[in-house]
Amino acid sequence: MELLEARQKFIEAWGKLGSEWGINRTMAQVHALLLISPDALTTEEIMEQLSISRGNANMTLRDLIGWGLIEKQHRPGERKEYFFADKDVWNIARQVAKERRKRELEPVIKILDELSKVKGDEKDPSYRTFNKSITDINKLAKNVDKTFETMLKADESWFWGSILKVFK
Amino acid sequence: MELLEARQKFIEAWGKLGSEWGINRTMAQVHALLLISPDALTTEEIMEQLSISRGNANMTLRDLIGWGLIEKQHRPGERKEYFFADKDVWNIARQVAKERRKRELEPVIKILDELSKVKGDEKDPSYRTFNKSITDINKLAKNVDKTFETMLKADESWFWGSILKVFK
DNA sequence: AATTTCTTTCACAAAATTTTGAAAGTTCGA
DNA sequence: TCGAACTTTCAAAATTTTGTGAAAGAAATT
Repeated sequence: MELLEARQKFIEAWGKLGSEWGINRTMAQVHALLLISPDALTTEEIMEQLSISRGNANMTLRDLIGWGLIEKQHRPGERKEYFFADKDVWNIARQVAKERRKRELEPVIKILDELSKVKGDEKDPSYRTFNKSITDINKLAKNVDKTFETMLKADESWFWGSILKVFK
Repeated sequence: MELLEARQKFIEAWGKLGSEWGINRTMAQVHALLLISPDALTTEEIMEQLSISRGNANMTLRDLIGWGLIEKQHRPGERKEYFFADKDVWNIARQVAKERRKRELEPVIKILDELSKVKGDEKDPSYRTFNKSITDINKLAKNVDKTFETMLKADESWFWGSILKVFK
């Protein structure tokens, strides 16, 4: 396989994976492109390589910055903005975990906490089932949350070292 | 908060969470409804409680069976089918992990393995960056895959016991 | 202050996904 | 074999999500 074909395949695969996990396909593709680009790229270059519009490129780049996955770079004597992706996959994983935790897991935990407090008739099967499911899900969610938190604090070698020891 | 309101809130929250993680909103809602229902429900009852069409209910229920999250039940003397959800959240988590691993993670790992094999000029920064990113992502993906695998084999208390020991 | 260069915005268009509902299919009992 | 009860299918409609492009905005240069 040629490098150019391989790059294209990676961009497609990354985009597909992203969309399956609730991340906009284009955003994942722009991220993929920057991941395999040695140098920072301009909006123009990204638009051209992925055949997307200026508006789309701009918004997507801004979102990626919001996710902490890429950064703007400036070059002395140039007005254009360049975009560059952190290439450390451990950082990427942590950053995604951090954002999704904040945006999606935490709001759900907040609701589950509220729902856990709902009182009802212990003799009512409807209440008992509701309460048991909510309580159990809440516990699991909090364990996941805790795991994320630890992952965010941990450094890579420590994290995988510990995990792999458990799973040996 | 009243039980009925709380049930409604849970169904909405579960649906929203699902859609944020790439799972059809209605599917998550049907699952939520069955999770808090003490008894198995008919298609009719599900249609009514969630205000969805027969076609939608039927397809969604079939999908949920495909995910291994609910099962059909039959009652002696009745033609109707009843649907019942496993209430064990650990089983649910494992089942979802199992399916997503098979459907999404494995295909990506297959592609990454191929892409890892692509040869190129070690002096070409474009090749070097591509190769490093692919290799690193592949390693992470395989670690995640391994973690899933262990999770699928493990029983709950062992799993969390081990994790929490690591994270103490 | 006018021009050039680049970035951002946003109403609208296009595409992708989800839902509907009616017809076709199936199963079983009379 | 007929028909009632129930399930499945799928083309079309509705909805949601994503993308476009032209215009407006901003910043540096002349």
